[in-house]
Amino acid sequence: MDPLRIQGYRLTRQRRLVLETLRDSQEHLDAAAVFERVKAREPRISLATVYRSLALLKETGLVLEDRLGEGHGHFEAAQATPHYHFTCLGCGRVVELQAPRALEAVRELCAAQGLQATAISLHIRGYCIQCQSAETKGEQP
Amino acid sequence: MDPLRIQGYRLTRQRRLVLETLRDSQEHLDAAAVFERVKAREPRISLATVYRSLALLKETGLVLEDRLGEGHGHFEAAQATPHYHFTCLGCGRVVELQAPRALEAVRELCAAQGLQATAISLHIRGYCIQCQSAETKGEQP
DNA sequence: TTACCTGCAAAGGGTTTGCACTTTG
DNA sequence: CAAAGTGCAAACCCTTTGCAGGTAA
Repeated sequence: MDPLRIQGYRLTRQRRLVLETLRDSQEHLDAAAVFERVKAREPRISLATVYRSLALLKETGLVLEDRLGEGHGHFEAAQATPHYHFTCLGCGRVVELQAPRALEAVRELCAAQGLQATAISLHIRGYCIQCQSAETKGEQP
Repeated sequence: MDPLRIQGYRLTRQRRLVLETLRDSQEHLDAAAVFERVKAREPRISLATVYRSLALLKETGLVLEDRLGEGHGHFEAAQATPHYHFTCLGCGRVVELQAPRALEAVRELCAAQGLQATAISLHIRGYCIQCQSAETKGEQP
């Protein structure tokens, strides 16, 4: 079985489950979360296989890794339009943003310097609306 | 001694050496590299102190941490104008870029969504001029 | 003296790897 | 059969932490 291949690699059940898990999720999952969810459908899978699958899927471009929390990696299925992330330092929420104008500016900048950009990552930290007001209220002495 | 203070913290010899090391270096050093260099001037310093100093200096805003190599952290002394990084996937070189137009676009975007941005990080990966030609040559069959 | 800071060594968390076994072409 | 993929456990790397000893206000 496994007629499907991705760039020469076999699309095994484990790899497919990892990819589907990321596609089905709207969040940015870390490896442990992917493991947990895949394990519900494939109890014998190991965390090592999840990591190996993620690495492979990243290599093929089907999956992207971001370093949101500055700590460990988070993964998401690649989408047609690239998007970027805003992390709220107050509540931890991650907002996805499209930034076509910024992207365009970056592309021009690279072109002007002769740099060939293959991946652009933009990460913004700050406070979302709710946390801005919460912060104001909370920090009054 | 140590009359200088940074935001209530003592500016100890160790902390000063860590900061100076980053200011003197044009590269983006990781903790181990900082440790190595500081150790040349202060052999008794420990890696733990380097990490603690870096955390403290980050907190004061004197030092910035970037996640360039996707793996461990790299540090640099904060400068007046923010800049961003292009990492060449061929040779590993890191090019610093200023991107005022992109920055402006990001700021507008956040403002439009009511997000208060406190830190913006932009990281571009790709190939520098040299590696573009090298790649072309190298990959001819 | 008290509060802050350091060194050391150990622990921690996320990720990778060696190896034997299984699956696939 | 050879090659690719997996599970398990151990190893690994970077980073943080507990604690006892030091340093400074």
